[in-house]
Amino acid sequence: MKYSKKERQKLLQQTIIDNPFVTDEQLASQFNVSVQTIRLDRMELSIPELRERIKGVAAHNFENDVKSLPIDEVIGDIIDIELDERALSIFDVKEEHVFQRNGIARGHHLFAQANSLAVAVIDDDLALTVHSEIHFVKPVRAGDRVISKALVTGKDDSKSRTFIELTSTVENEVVFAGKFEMYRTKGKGEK
Amino acid sequence: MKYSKKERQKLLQQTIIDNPFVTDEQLASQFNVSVQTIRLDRMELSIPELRERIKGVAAHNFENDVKSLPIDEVIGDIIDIELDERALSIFDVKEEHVFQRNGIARGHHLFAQANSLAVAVIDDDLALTVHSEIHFVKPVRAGDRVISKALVTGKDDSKSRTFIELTSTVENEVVFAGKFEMYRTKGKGEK
DNA sequence: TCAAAAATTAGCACTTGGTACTAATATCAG
DNA sequence: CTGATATTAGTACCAAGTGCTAATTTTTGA
Repeated sequence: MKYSKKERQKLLQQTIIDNPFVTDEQLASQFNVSVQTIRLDRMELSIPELRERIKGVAAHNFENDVKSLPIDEVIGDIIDIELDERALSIFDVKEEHVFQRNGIARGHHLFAQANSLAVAVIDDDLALTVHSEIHFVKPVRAGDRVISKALVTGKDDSKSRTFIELTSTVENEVVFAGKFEMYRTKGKGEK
Repeated sequence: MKYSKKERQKLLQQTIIDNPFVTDEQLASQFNVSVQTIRLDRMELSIPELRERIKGVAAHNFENDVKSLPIDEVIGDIIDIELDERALSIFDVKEEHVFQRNGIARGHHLFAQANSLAVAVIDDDLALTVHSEIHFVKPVRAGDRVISKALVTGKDDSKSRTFIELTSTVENEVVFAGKFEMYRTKGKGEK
């Protein structure tokens, strides 16, 4: 049985959202209508053609890439940063980050946010975590907004090390704390 | 003055990296050569055509959106486990786990494997990481197969704690080591 | 029930940004 | 000057469309 026009258009819309790479021809055979019908549908719904859709996705990506190249490698959104001094990031805990069984966030997500922030705060092309001591102070749950603060507390230039103290809070309560020892390739300000 | 073939191709490459959305025609006028020359250049450098480039960027984006961080409950495949004793897991490092800049795996992936394993080895409905001290001993790269071993070394039943020693190796070389202090709700064997 | 309206299908010319291929020129180096 | 290399030109063809007209089918309302 064929769908009504409305139903088809609704499904069409969702299908294209799910997979913007689909051609009119594929859609036509999927919905058992002619290519022309699909085109009319797209027009009515103001859905651009395949190439324009792809360009859109790519352009979006590109923009994000350009201005978030350092940030792209980060878990959580960095909202404030002062290189070699401090940094702040937000991470919204969602269903997929918690144990189904008890709704508590898996430790490695909190660590990932912290570790990413520790890497980001270092003013260097390359920063690696060497050592870290961490405390999971209080369970975090889906829906919580975790704010991570990284503070550079010291350096050992001879060993190319930077020391960072990290605290994550939910509504002003500490949930995670850690010390990070990071390795950097170059000293501050070098090029 | 026109560039030499080599110079032009070098610039061409960079130009396309900087802006993959540029057409052959635009490139031709930019370098003051014919469109055909640009096409020959692209062929020699194996640079795909505009649409394929854009599709690549878009597809990359699409994938990355899905896999940017471990969503799965357990990171790595657990291949052997003896509850409350020891456990073993394998994690194959792929391109998406490493820094683009230097090809070294991001620390939180290694931590995630370790942490997942520490949680799994505990014979309890609910285990949480309380404290952890970790060392990133040696850089791990895409293509490496990381084998994590968790060993339960002690317990403090009065505090509901389990202590675990964890070692991750690549081809028998230690790359990551850590001690984990885990919290469990119930004692061993309880139900 | 039957005609008008709405929806669908068909067909054709044209567009972009190419590929694949052939052939003619231009340029440079020994 | 000649042969190799580089460049340009031109043709046919492709995918995935747009834009347009026209025909056919389906639905609906009086």
